[in-house]
Amino acid sequence: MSHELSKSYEPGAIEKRWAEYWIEQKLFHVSAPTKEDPRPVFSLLLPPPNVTGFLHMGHMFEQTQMDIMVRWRRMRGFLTLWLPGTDHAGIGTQMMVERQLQSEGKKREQVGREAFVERVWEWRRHYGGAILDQMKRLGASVDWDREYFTMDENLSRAVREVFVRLYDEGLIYRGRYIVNWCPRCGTAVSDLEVKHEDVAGKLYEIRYPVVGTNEFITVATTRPETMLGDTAVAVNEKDERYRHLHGRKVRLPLMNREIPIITDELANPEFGTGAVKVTPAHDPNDFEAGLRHNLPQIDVMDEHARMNQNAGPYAGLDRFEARTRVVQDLEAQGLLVAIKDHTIPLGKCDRCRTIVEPRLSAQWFVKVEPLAKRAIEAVEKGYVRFTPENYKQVYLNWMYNIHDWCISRQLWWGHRIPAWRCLDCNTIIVARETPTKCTQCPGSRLEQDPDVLDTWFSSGLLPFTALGWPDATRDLEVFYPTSLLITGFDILFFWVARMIMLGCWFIAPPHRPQRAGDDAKSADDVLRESVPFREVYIHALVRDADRQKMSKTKGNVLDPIEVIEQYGTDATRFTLAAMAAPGTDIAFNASRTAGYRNFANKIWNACRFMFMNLDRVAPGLRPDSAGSRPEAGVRGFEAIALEDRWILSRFNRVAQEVSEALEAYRFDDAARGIYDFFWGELCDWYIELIKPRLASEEGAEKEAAQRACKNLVSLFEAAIRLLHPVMPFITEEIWHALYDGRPPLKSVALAAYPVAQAKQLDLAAEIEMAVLQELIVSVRNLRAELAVEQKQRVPIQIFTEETAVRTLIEQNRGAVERLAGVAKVTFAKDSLAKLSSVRHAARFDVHVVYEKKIDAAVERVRLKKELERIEKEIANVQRQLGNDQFLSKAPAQVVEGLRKREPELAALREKTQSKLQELR
RNA sequence: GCGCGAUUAGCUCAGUGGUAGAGCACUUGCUUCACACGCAAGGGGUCGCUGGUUCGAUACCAGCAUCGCGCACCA
Repeated sequence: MSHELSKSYEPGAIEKRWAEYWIEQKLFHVSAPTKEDPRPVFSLLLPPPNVTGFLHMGHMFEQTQMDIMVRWRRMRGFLTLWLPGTDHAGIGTQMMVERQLQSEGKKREQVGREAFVERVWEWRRHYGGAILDQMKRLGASVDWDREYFTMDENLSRAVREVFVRLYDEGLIYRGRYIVNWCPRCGTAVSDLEVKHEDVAGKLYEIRYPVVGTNEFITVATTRPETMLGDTAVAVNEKDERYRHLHGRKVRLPLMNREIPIITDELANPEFGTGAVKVTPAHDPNDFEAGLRHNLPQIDVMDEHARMNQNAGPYAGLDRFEARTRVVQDLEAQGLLVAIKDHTIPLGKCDRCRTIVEPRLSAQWFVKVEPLAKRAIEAVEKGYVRFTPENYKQVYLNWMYNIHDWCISRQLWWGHRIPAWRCLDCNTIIVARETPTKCTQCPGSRLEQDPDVLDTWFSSGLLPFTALGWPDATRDLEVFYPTSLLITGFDILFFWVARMIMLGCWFIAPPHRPQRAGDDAKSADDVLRESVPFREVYIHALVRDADRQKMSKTKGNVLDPIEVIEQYGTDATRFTLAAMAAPGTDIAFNASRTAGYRNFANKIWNACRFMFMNLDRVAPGLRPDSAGSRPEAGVRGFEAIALEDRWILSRFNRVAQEVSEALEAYRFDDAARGIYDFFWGELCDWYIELIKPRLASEEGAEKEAAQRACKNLVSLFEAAIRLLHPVMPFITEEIWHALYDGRPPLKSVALAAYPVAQAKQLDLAAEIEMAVLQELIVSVRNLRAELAVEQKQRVPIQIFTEETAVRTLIEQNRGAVERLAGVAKVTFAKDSLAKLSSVRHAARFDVHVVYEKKIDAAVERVRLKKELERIEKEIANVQRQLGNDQFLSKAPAQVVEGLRKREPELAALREKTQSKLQELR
């Protein structure tokens, strides 16, 4: 790039070029360093996007925040690894491919398992690639050479390893239990994948005849169709109403089956009739009760939630049809007592919204309690820290109440469970590699379990498997535990919690003897080093401009690529960063992005201005960069004039603030700080102030112009580095241009991040500059009030009691005249209070000498309003100063402030009143 | 049912125990030789309601209201 810049910033071409450059140059690739490498390490894992489709604004938000952190740390000199990858997303991806098949009029059963899985791989090649292309567009500075996919062979091997170890430790078991079953997906799902919704339902009261009496016992149920599988009726032992029925049986209506009346805690005398039907095969509580009382388990539905042959005459009906028919038939037989309105929490499949059916089936489970114990300890001891902090409690509450985790899925896409059944003796063999013969009998006819593992089982391992586990790799040694995890709260339990459980378990198994040399390590040390990440930053959700959650069904999904195409990646990133106050959801509003596109353009034009001058007065000038890695601060800057001292000080102060903001994940503060500095100080004031110096063409003045140019370049270069993590593209472009295409490093991303240097802070300059700014703004203000024409220069009078202020103004007379449209500055000996068109500042009064040409009526209204405001404040101040309690208890500086303020206000009131008088 | 969060300018959001802030939108004036994606000036808010703590509350506490979100096997 040369110094020839287009008149306005056009992000499209530039961004594409740099995105490709970064990848070609492998700028963000790191390999595990030698033991002598002194650099601190910063590592983090990209939460792998699902390969189910394209990235949405939420992904972009997440990646923007990660990229800011990563680029910042890298520039701060950390050995920085950001590990990218994608997730196979078992159930989701399978669903997409099934849908695709359906459009061809096919079902996966027709295609067959092997061919189906091949189809999914095809899908993955297509969409996985699309996602990675999008990430490149966002400028994510990941290490592309380490990209992983959760179904890669090495990761699959690690999954088998974990499964076998947990099984051997007795922490994985198989059994027939009630699980959440999605009849549409045809698989079990975990508790977390069921979303409960309160819906208006019915409570049916049904009479069951008691055998050998004329009595009935009335039970209540929300799901009458399950009565076909009833194997008992339960009453509470203490419930007097049913004491006489203990030991009796009832005849189950419709099925004509005798079932016992049992006493069990399951029946709550307070609820309904106090008697409850027991259906062990269709309800988790009933299942438990069934075990307590040794009841048969009669499953009346198939995997599609249609009634099966156990449902007698109802066989073949869908569960909801069956409900209607059962109710009709009961009513016909006079056994239906009542139908009452009842709100029921209905469980729906998180993936497809189908109503989940509790189903009895054989599944694999992880016994999580021992894992949870360590995962709790790690967080309670602060080895994993949450930001915002309240998520710590959310995490702990969940962990304290955790249930066993159903990990088997009746899907075809995913990691196949490494368990085989001997067809001869039914022995279950769990092994790392496919066994060839049975371990218990001579047989060799083995059949692998058809199920696959929950996707989160494998993603829960990623912090260590993506670094090469189970092999003892150098990567693991260096990069584990990772430094940080940035993710959304929606997967706090699914993923974050499980990574902590599995990391703490496998990286430092408490049950295994420590290796030699570990003796010095306490259990706490081991735990501290076993966590998958030391910090978790939970980001907010991106919503649309109306605060609606974005969803495909609502059609309000914002495609980040579209926004990027309209405003540029940098502007989009800046928007997300500026809105990323922790804990608050983002209502994404493109008008903000337009504003930040303008910001990019502003920087661009400031840069153009700089080059214009540079090429004229100091061609060949480059930023000072002695070493290969520029110093962290502003380099080669000469504090010649007040504005130089001022801007240098401001830069350092802002650099300090930005670093502090980033430390605290205050992306919003960091972005705002840079924005205000660049636009509000560098462009609005500094550049304006040095224009006269730059303009000089001849002789000694030309040298002054060159020095001013050098300062501007130095400062600009540092400011570009300060901005780079948030706006990587425009900064890369400008940075290369600053060095005329021959920068000392391949990228500004490898340069040093500005660090505030105490010796460059200059409080006196900041204060002096503030006085000048106040003077200039006051005059502009008065000019506007007096309706002075833009081009007309006006004389001003200044009164000040401080000689320092007078000197300051005299020394900067030219700046005042130019920036405030002043013809001549004179100093008054006496107060200007009695004149009109005067501004009072703390350290001076300024009067614009000009005959008003203003609308008296409008001015009167304005002044009256101002007077009201002043009087209100006076009343307030006097009330406080007249209060002894206030005087004795308030801090001295507050009291002092008000005491100073009182005469100021009085003068102001007098001033305003006399102005009003004049206008009469 | 339990818990969490939100409520501040027209909109989207920051913020603080001591005179209310930003971006966008709005009004007015400017083809000022980097930028109209700009420059300059300005209008606009009893900081959800009610109590309490305090010399002083938008901020801290309690209650209420509205909205949103988690967690929860009561048939």
